[in-house]
Amino acid sequence: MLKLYNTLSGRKEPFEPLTPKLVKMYVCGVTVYDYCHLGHARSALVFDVIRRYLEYAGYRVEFVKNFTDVDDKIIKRANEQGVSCETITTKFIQAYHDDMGKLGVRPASIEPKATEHMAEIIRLTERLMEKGLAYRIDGDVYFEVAKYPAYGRLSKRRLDDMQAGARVDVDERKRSPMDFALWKSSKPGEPAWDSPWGPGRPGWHIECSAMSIRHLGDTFDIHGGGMDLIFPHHENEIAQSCGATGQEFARYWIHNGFVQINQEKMSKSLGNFFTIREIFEKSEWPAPETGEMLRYFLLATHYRGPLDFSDQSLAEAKNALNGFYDLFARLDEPAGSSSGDPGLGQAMERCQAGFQAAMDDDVNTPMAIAALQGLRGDANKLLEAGLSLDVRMRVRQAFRGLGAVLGLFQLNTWQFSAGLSGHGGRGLTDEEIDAKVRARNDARRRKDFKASDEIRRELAALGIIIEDKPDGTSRWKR
RNA sequence: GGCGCCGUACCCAAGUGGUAAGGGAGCAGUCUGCAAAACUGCGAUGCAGCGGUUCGAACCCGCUCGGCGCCUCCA
Repeated sequence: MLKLYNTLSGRKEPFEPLTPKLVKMYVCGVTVYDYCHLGHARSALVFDVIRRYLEYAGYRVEFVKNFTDVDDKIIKRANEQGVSCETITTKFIQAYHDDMGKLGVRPASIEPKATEHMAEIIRLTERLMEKGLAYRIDGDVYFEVAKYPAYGRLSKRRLDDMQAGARVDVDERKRSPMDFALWKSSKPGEPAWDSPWGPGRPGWHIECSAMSIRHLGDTFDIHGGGMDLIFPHHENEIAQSCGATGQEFARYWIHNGFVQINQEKMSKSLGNFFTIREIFEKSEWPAPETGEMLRYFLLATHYRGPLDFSDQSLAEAKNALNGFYDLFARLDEPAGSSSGDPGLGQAMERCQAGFQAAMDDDVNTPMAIAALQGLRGDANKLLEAGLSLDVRMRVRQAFRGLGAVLGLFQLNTWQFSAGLSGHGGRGLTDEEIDAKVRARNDARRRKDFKASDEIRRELAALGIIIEDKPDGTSRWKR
């Protein structure tokens, strides 16, 4: 039974979707005016894994993740560069897909854009006006927070408390400083859509309400995003949506913790961020491995906790993955004794049970990884005793199957260099290395250890590690 | 001022009432011509500190210390 921590209640709750075997899930995506950083990656990855696990558990998942493609920052960026907003948003939506693709984050079922839902946004705003929950000032429309008594339920804030410390909002026309824009009139030169209140564009929060209701219905199961969205974004979404429909909005609210640098939140304003592509560019490893290292690193901490990023954290992820891929390499080797199944079946069941228990407990990926580490140890032990090809393939398949939920262990052995640096054996083809290794083994057969050690040294200097097998042949890795 | 999060071994990190998972690094050993990998063993009498509740607390309550987040765009 899957349990999820619901921000709304502040505790873990058994997860039961509205419709059996179907989960409707909406996650706030990004505003597309710049490249994504690691914080965006974490959020995307967390919900990617939740989605994968729900599917693993037998649910069909309707997963909606939006792009905010109309926004002040986009307009600013477009003006700076003297191009249209669409030029900016198209570019960064593409970049988003490229970056997330490298991380193995699957595209959502539906990825709606705000600009393509103006009719829904306007209609929703009209409904709020009709119900007296919103008011108009010239060409702007505001949601009146005081008219929605449950305001603050998600973020556990009271209006009074907030007003005390809220920075002064310059717009004195608003009835309350906490009232927020549903529709903003546009200045000349800004993107604008016709509306009953004149040409303008939507406020930030309304788009998510409009798009989630449009694609998932008034009430749906999961709504997610980063912790920083709890207030005001999600609080406002709830007010708007429930206010307009009179129905419950999202039932489970899930929020991921921040990526930090030296204990501080990674953010644009602090300038302490790493973009995803920057990490890939700087990595000494090929993209598929770097992607898996990042995934491992990001999933080795529970999704709600803070996560400190450093060079060392990636190196540790790499080391941990080496252990798995070293095992996979040995599982893939054609030779081997053919003793049957001396307990691996049980080990695999134990791993799967542990994995599921961990994931069921609020998507505890670190614990799930520990279960996989357990199977790695068991498999290594039994491999020493000798396993049949068939059993070895089943073990590899088990890792592939459970790993797929986390997006790990999908690479083939030859795609993952389990060496110590990313540039092992640079300049040498596999065939050239094979030839040298063969020459070394010839020397070993002649007991010419001076010559064989010389070759080992030569290759080691290039970052190539040779491992001798009991049968006199050797495997090597870059 | 309000709301909230984090503080577990050298490093990363689970555990939220029943007596400290897992990984990495390190050390020792087995195996090996030598290595590597693998395996085995070692490693917090204690979970920021101090009180309290309890038969029993890293986990609950209170206070203190240290770090951070949100209340303004933010994953």
